[in-house]
Amino acid sequence: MLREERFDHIISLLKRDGKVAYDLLSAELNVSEDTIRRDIETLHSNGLLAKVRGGAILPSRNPLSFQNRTAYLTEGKDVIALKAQQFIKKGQTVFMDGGTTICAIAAHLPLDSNFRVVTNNQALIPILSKFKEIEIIVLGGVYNRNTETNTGVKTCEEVKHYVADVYFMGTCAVQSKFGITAAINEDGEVKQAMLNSSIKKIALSNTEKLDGVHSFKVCDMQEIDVLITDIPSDDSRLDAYRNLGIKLV
Amino acid sequence: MLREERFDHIISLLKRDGKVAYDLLSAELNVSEDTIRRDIETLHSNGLLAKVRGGAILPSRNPLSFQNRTAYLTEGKDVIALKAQQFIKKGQTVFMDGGTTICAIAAHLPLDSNFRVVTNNQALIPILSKFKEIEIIVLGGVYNRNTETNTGVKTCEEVKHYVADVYFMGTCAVQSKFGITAAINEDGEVKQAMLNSSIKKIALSNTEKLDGVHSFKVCDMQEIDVLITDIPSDDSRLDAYRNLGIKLV
DNA sequence: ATTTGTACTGCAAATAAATGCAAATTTGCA
DNA sequence: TGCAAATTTGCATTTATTTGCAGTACAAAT
Repeated sequence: MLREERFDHIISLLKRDGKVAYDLLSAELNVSEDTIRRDIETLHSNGLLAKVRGGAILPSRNPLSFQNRTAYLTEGKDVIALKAQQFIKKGQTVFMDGGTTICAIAAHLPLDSNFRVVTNNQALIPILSKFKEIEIIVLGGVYNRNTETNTGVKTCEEVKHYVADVYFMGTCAVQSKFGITAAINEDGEVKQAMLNSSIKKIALSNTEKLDGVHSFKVCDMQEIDVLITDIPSDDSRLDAYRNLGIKLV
Repeated sequence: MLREERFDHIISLLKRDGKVAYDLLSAELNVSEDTIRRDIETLHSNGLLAKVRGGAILPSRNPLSFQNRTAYLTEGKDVIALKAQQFIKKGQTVFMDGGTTICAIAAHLPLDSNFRVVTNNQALIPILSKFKEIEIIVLGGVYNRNTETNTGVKTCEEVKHYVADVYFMGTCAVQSKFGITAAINEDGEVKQAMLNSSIKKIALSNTEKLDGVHSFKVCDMQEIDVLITDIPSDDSRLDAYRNLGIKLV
């Protein structure tokens, strides 16, 4: 039985009865009480239940607000988010910039993700807060209401204080010849700073953005190590990028 | 059996049961577990499933709830918030640090407020966002889930880049003899940095915090220009502060 | 105060994942 | 078809994680 199955079982029992107990769960699932204890600890540290002596109960107020989720959990972004996970290893430092695709990655992370995020994306903070093992470092700067990011000279300066193992770059437009381009130059400048301070550079693009162009050039395609899209990696639409030696996922 | 056939098999099994396990698949398809592992790795990197220890599950099974942030509008804080407004003039630069009292100030501002806020308070951003004329500058740093503030050396460094006309300091404990003290020293350090870079220093305290003491000393009372509380300014409980020459509101 | 059930710690065994390598298989091309 | 190159597969080894257990500390109930 997978650990996740036990999670499901615990949660659904909790929803049915309002409470669960270590001893009963242990007998029911044929694992030791310690294991149940650790499961409940994990679920608790992700805010899915409230731990009490002898078991767990439903959290006092559980506002499973789905309105919030829907904004960035659309088809293609789901796929990109799942594909992205494999590039994050425990203990690493990860740059994440702005955009809803980046938020989708965060929303789909495994419950026990353990790494450090350095970001200028304000919308990411409440999402990441749920993952208790993730260290969140915020890059300050001038806040932009539309993009929900902090940008400007200060932000770019801040970026230089870090070296990231991985950089997940949300993109506005990706094109094999003109490279990656942005609509807002403040955002583009942060992207350039992050490129300069990261080891593995991963660009994220859904099909609509693919082969698009904006006016502010961020970088050439060759600077990118991996391109994650919402279509199968062997799709012919990606041939131009494959020929540039970019790993496609 | 072709690799694609195995893929099909895995996916349909996943759709039927919501999960698949390496060992079962291996036995069922007569290939080694390593092969199944690699198949699932491939499917994962195409975003078709979510990998977990021992197998894989459907991507949708990641239940995440989102926190609400509306616990900052209580009694005394309303009063303090309204009293605070008079100190902000159009075009000024204002430091605002952490705490729910600060959030209350923001929530009560007139809609046409026009000034610049420099803050390390993440909870403040969504509140301030609705005031279109307010420029928001975020101070980055290490994000603290409990206080919803960014703190640390980087934050303090950032503060030095600004000079504020007014600093609204949220307090944990205020006492005429021991001055202002904080429970968390990271927060205290940011407060000290802000004190050093601001012209008018305004401390905010509700009656519960008044005359309290914590272990990290932020500053003496004499450093404060104005003390805003939720009780009338001529209340005898404030005599000790009045005698120190602090303006009471 | 004593008893009973619960929680935490460290540890060792079991289990799973990642890695490297060689054999087997498929593919591309003349 | 024949052959080399590339890919896939299974296996052995190493590394990491999970699990159950024993001991102990702790808290509540009698």
